[in-house]
Amino acid sequence: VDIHLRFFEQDTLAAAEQLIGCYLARKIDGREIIVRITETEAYKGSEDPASHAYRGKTARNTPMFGRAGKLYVYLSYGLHYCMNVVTEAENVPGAVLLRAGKAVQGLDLIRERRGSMADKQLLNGPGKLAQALSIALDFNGYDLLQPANPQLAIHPRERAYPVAATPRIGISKAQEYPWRFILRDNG
DNA sequence: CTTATGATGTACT
DNA sequence: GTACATCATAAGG
Repeated sequence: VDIHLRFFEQDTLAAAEQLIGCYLARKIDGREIIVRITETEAYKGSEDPASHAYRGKTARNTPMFGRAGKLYVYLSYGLHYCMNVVTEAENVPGAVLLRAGKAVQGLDLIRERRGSMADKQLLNGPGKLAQALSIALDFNGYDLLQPANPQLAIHPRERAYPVAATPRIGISKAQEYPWRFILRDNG
């Protein structure tokens, strides 16, 4: 694991921006999917009305208060899973929603779950990304930093990428915060 | 291209 | 009951 705690333990906005261009590596039955992260959103705590942690700790959002570098996975609209990486110091809620990616390796494995649709539609949404990587509630609380031979890991980007900050998607509160980060053009 | 809507589980008022 | 960090389809322009 070549990404370390202090990367995740920093400010959520900085982590969300710096995750753009990083790699998401998923091993399933000895086969590997690698995806470049192209879109993220930052969610904080009491200062962020759109965050699940806005009103304090609950059974669902507990991972957001935990140690950075773990996953927060939840069921969205009763149908889709969304995966977040926990940020900030322990007991300070924060997480980065991984919203979209671009296939780098294992396109065939992705299509096993996503079907044979246009490339552009395979990974362009948080529910799609989770489905493509076979991430569900069993990954809630998963520690990206611990395992020696992880089922899921994040690897650093080789360089900084041009990133645009825009308003977040699909929320009705705090829509004006430019806390969504997108990889500009083609990396 | 755009907007509309049904599917569906959980958290919250 | 209502809202919700969504997606795949269908219908309209």
